[in-house]
Amino acid sequence: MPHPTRRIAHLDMDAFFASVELLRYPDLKGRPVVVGGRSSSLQPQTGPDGQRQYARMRDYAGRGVITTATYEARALGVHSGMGLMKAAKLAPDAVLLPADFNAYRHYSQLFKEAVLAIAPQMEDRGIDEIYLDLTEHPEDSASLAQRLKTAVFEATGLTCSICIAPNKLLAKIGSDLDKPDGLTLLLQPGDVERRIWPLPAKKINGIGPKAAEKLTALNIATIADLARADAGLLQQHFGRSYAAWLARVAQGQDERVVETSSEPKSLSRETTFERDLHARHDRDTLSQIFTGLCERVAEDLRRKGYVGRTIGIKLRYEDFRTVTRDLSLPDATDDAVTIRRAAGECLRRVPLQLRLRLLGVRVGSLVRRGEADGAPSPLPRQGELPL
DNA sequence: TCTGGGGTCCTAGGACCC
DNA sequence: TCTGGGGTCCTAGGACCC
Repeated sequence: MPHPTRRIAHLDMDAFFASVELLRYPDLKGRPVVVGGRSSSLQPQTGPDGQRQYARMRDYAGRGVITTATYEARALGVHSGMGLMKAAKLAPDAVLLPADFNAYRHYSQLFKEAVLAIAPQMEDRGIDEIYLDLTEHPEDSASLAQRLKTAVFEATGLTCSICIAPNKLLAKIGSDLDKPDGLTLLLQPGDVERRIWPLPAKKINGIGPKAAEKLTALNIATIADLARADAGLLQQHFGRSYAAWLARVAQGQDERVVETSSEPKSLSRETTFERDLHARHDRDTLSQIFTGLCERVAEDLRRKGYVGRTIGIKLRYEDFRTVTRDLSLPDATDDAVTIRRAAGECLRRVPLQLRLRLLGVRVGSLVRRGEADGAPSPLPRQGELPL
């Protein structure tokens, strides 16, 4: 029986990657900074006078996107996911730093450890955010939230935003309400109507660009509009199950539990080429990249201790259309050569007239190595001796 | 010179089995 | 020969999230 009223927190690090960079380069504090791109030429250089020289957005050439931007950069109209070339037109003088995932993983671990020491019921939602179930915690919500924020800051030097609410849906929306360095409680009667309903529907986790556009076309802009919307109309445009879900979330209802552990379902590696490649003309280059992706995904599997039996590829053509093919093998594997062979089979089933901009390799249907379910060793029958 | 890389979940049709 | 379900697996694509 689930607890009648739970206390669920969502904690989200503020502009996480950019904030980690500011710890390293404090002279950038207060300036527009963008993290993105992969070229190591973006690495800051120290000049003869000992002054650090940073790459500027205007100097960038390539196909990267923004991973994170500081609030000062966001004020110039750039946001994560935006192509760097486009962003450079809006903020040519903003500083551009390459992403350093090892550093972000390190700080991610630090903040999660600090939180775990206070609230052990934690769900990992990626590198910079978590959910917590605080229902059984004795402390009152306001001081607990403050204590979590302080612990995160003391462990990392970084600020976060946190919201405590009756469920994950509301906690997630709420942690964004007072960002950065926010502390939001949505626990009083009337909080949903007062603070959630006025927000645009796309603030709901699960309403993405496509659904938001369809809602707009139906004259549904806010969550309040959604809550008032005719059930039949929603069903007609979104199907039974999604329409029912929309109606529930608009009322602020969500019963999902905080999942404190999970197993990966698939591992993949993909890469966007610096220039589009043609299957025939650039055959050798492509083949080398393809094999490299298989080797990296095999390494990942071994390092993490998984094997998988569904091998898949992903291609993106020059016109940005994406296709996938996959092939299930009789036995799970973590062997690069086996993966390469199966992925090669997949590649033969795909048209290769257009040039390619991306190639990816995926291994799915994962099981822990050693618990591979295929070919269980037969148990000796009664009275029969194992040989 | 638009548009990364790593994931999850859902839907839907066809094969195949009972 | 036609009519019929249910269940599971495989494959492809797409929406969405961080």
